[in-house]
Order: sequence, then structure tokens, then C-alpha cells
Amino acid sequence: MTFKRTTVTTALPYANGPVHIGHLAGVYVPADIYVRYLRLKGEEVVFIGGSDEHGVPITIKARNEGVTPQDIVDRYHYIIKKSFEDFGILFDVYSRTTSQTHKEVASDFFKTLYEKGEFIEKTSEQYYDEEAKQFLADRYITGTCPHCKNERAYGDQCEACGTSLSPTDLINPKSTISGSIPVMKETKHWYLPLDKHEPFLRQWILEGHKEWKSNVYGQCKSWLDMGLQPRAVSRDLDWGIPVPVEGAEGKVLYVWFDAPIGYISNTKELLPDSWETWWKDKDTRIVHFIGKDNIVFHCIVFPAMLKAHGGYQLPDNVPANEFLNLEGDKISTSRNWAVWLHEYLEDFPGKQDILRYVLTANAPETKDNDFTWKDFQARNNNELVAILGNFINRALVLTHKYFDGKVPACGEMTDYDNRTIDEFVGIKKELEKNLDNFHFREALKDAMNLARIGNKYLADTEPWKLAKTDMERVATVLNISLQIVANLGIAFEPFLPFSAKKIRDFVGLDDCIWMDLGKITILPKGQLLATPELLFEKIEDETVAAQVQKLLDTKKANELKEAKAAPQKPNISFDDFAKLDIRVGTVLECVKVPKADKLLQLTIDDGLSKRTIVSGIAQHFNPEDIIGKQVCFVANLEPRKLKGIESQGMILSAENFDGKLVLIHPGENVKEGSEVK
RNA sequence: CGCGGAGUGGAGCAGUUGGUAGCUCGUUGGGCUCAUAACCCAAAGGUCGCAGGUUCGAGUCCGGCCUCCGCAACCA
Repeated sequence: MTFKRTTVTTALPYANGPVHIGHLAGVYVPADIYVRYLRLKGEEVVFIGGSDEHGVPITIKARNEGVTPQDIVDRYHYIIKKSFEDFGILFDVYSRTTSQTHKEVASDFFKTLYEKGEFIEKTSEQYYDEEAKQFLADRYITGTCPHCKNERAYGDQCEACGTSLSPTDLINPKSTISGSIPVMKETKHWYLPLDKHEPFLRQWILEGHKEWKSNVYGQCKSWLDMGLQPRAVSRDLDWGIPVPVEGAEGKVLYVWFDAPIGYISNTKELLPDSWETWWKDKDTRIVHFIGKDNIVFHCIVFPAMLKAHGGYQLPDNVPANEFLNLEGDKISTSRNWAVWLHEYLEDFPGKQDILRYVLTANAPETKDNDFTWKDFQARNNNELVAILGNFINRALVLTHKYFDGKVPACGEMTDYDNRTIDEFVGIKKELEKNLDNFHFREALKDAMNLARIGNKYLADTEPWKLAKTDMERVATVLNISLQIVANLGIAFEPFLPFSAKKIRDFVGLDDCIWMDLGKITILPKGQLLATPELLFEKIEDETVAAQVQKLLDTKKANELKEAKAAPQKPNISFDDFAKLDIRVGTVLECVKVPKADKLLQLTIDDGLSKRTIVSGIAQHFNPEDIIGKQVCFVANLEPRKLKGIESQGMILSAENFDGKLVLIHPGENVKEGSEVK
């Protein structure tokens, strides 16, 4: 396959929240690695990103916060943009779908399809929320499921019984936005007849792109086999790009139609004069990096749009990744179950490359993977520090020790030297093959193996021993070792750009050219090295423990938020209440009841005498912690024998939502026997 | 039976068109001491989710079953 240039796009993050490690691992790091690699090889490439800023969820978030949708997208667009910059994701352009350029491009795109007769118009009745003044997407309507009578079924599906529904099936429908009862209202929309493009798509994907990843190919095949349906491309909403035809007041382009065109708009914003080359020239190759949730849009819908429009190239590959989980649970923006990029950088300043490394080494390329802080620590300590950082440090320290920090001359090379270099060149080829095929996890492993070769080379040649007898040989060994260091400065550039730059700075290498990889003549003799400093540092147990604790706190906060108070019990009369005799007493003694898991035996000074109370609280308190404390107890509860001990009352405690018991104490000490009313 | 993906030594993953099961980490033993107690070598450890079928031969093909994840709402 030959091509002259590559257009790389990344899924546009939705601007209703910051970006997290899942975004990075699934889309942006792989894309950035790929783009950096192509650039190093001197290929023409343009790297397009941007925020997706339209759609219903943003309007709802804005309503909930009492601000405008524009406020929301402004807030997150800049946070997201900065996160990407901070992590070295080198977009040529990172724009937004609220830009003027996009408005024009998307409008024109729609108009072209409209004028070519590529849409069909349909009028239908849809639920309308009169209070919120908007039509309701299926998911924003709840009601009773006609099949299982579950009262919390959604307009598209009942999650209790699994049947798929249409909003009109629901009994007692209710808007989730305002809570009001929606009414049926007629509305007209434009549809893209995907079914019309099905034969072409079938041929193009199923015959023409068998090389696509199995998850991508499989998903497409499934959609095609099910048969494609026309899809609406417009919505009744006041936030978005107006449908640019007459009689379409109050209607905007549906986000999935709007968003992918953003790739084109952003290219145009970057290159107002030459953008078409990057989308329409036959020698241009388009690659979309996305997550698995976006497969059908990028493989079926967007290509159909481009085909219908005419003149555009279709994507050459869509290397979609699966999802990344966090400590065993699905990452969730709404539940705050995520490692946010901006927060990571606050906790680990300057350590972007560690995260890039871990996310690449553990990328969800073939199935969902799990990010754990323990793995993060292990990969840093055992791989980045021990293999890569250590080798570079060894080579530099030895050179400073024996040659005043100058690259020594390379003398006669042995067979072993040559074999090492051959091995190096072999790995370079593997590395390129893996990068070309989007196998970034393997490619990173290859790059790491280059550092391993360096360590082995030093261990086998033992220059610290040779230094006693043969300095000329030491010179050759260190020259080759330093050349390997220089090579690492190139090989890691796509993966760890910050560290690769540092490595090159150590050895005074100004240019980073992929062609040089595999050569041992990169550094000239006599080149002065910088003073070595540590490339990576160990991450201590406490550091990762703190991160884990942060997540546990989140989990707890979520549980608290979701915990609901139990319904109130039926009313009682004042007389009933007056019958209760609740008093304060001081715990004099407290011991565990033998052969009982839950029982504590307390001796209490109740102001009159001492009484014994047995309480089922042993799993929540240490007996000695309670002694001396004042507690509240029901004094006139009928005595009852527990494990053979007569209990004369009941200790009062509150049960937290998580089942934890808390004793009820008076706010300040009072006289024993005081009544609680 | 909605659709797709995944199920390989303790953990995380490779296994291209079927031909003796590999890699990284971890573990154990040894070596080295230039190096951030880092590095190098060696070993142990798997009936490739389950039970079938095709084949001289299957992790790799076919049909069945089980488990996990995702999509069909928002979300990479």
C-alpha cells in the first residue's frame, strides 16, 4: 500500500467533563505514538483533535448548574486541551465543534447532501416536554414497562426485563429532565438512508478491509448482517448547528453527524488553503483512532456520509481499542471513578512518561484491561527505573569515571560487538513492523528490549574489570554503549517523549532522526556528555497507597450519596412515646460474652444502682474503649436472657448506611440516670 | 438464544495462513559489583474456559455449553 501522507484523527472528547486515563490509553497515547513515529520517519502527517461540544447532555448539565451550555463547554474545552498539551499529545490542531469554521463546514456538508437528495424527510410524533420546552430523547423518558410492570423503565429499554421499548410503549411516561408529563407533538427530521449504502459498505469493509482489528471488523460485520436502517441526522434542540434549510427552525444537526465533520473543519482551520489535500487526495491515507464505543460511527456512518457527499477519501484504518478499567471497576465520569489527567499531574509533576508507559504497556488493544496503582508502581520500578534508567546511568557514569565524560574512540570491534549490533538492528525491524500495524504494546516491549541489550552488553563485556588492563577495549565498549544510549533517545521518542529528550540531552544529540536508529556512529568521538542525573525514580509504597486511598474515599462518598434513608414508620401517639424510659448511664465494666461473636456484657451505673445490659455490638467496638463512656439506654425494656445472662435494657446506637454502628452519647457528660426525652 | 470482543503457567499479555506453547513481571538458585539493593545467567511453574468433531496432527478450523466485558442511554 502506497501513500504520500497520513491524516490521523482522534475521537473528539465530549466537553462535559475532564479527560481521564481511559481516554489517554484508548485513543490519545496510541495516536500520539503513531504520529510521532511517522513524523520521525519524515512522513507527511497531520494530527487532528478537538472537543465535541454539542448535544443534549451538555444542555442538561448546563440547566442543572444554572449556566449556559457555552459556559460548560468553555470550562471543559480548556481543561481538556491543557491536559493533552501537558501529556505531550502533539496535535497540529485542537479545536472545537463550536468554532465558526466548523459551523460553516458542517452546514455546507449538510447542504450538499441535501441538494444531492441524499436525505429522506420523515415526520413523526415524539414526546415533548412542555416545561423544559424540548423534545425528549428516548432515554430521557421513564415510565412503567408494559411487560414486567417495572416502574423505572426507559424510553428505549426496560433494564429489569431486558425488552427493548419505544417511548410510546411506556405506561405513565415522565420526563427525566423536568419530571413533567410529556405530550406527543409532530416533528420533521432528515434521515440518512444507511440502507442505501449497505451494498457498498459491505464490499468496502468485508471484502476490502479484512486487515482491520477483529473487534472492529466483527462489529461492522454484525451491523451489516443485521441490515442498516435510515438514521436521523437532526434533532429538536436549541444547542448545536442549525439545520441549514428552510423550514428547519429550532432544529440542529444531531451530534453524531456534526462531530466527525469536526475532523474536517479542524483540518480546514489549521490549513485554510490546503486542507482538501488531506481529505480528498487519493494519495492521502486517513486513520481514525477511537474507542470501541465509536466503531459504528467511524466505520459505517461517517464513511456513508463521506461517500454520499462524494470527493472524500474513506478511512484506511480504524484501530479502535477496548476499554480500560480502574482497580477492577469501570471508569465513570459521573461516579468520579477515574484518574483525571490534571489531578495526576498535580500528584506526579513531571511524570507524564510514567503514565504514558504504563498505559501503553497495558493498553486495552484486544480486550478490556485493568489499571491498578500496584501495576503502575511495579512497571515504573522494575522496568523504567531498573532497565531503562539504570542502563543509561551505567553508561554515563562509567564514561565520566574513565574518560572525563567524553565519548571515547571506538577501536577494533569484536564478533560479540557485531552480534550485539545485529541484534539491535533486528529489534528495530520488529519495532517498525509493530508500529506500522498499530501493535503499540508490543512495540514498546521492543523498545525496552533495546535497553535490555545494553544492560547485557555491559554485563558481558565488564568494562570495570577491563579498566585494569586494557583501556583501549574499555573505550570501544563504552563508545558502543553510548551509541546504544543515543539509539534509545530515538527509539523512545514516540513513547516517552519527555524522557527521550532528556536522554538525547545527556549525550548531546540535537537531532532525532528515525533513520539513525540501529547505527553506532551517531555520537562523534570526543563529544562531551552532560552530568548524569536519574531519568526515573522509584515510586514508594506510600505514594501508591495514597492514590488507592483516594479511590477508596471516592467509593465511600459514592455509597454515601447513593444511600437512602429508610422510609418512615407509621405514626405513634404521645402516650406510646411516653411509655419509653430512656436514660443516660456510665459504663463501668465491659467484657465480651464467651462463645458469642456479637455480644458484649456491660455493667452500667444508672444513678440508682448497677445494671447489666447485653448488647450485640461486639463486632464494632473494643470492650476497653467503651469503659468510662456515657451511653443512652432503654431502661424499662422487659429483661431478657441472652446466652444465659439477663439483659436489663438496650443500648442505643445509630447504624450507618454501611452497617457500621455508632453509640449514642450525650453531647456533654450528665448525671447518671438523667432521662432522655 | 439481540450483537460484538475476551477466557493461554501466580499476575499481565503474544501466538500471524493448523506442525514440538512464547514474552514481561513475580518466585527460586547462581553470578557480578560500573549502576537507583539496580544488572546478567539458569530453573521451577500451563491437560491453552468445558466437553465434543474434522485432521497424520488444533491454542490455532467447525458446531455446542459456561464465565467475564462492552454495545444497543451518557461515556474512549
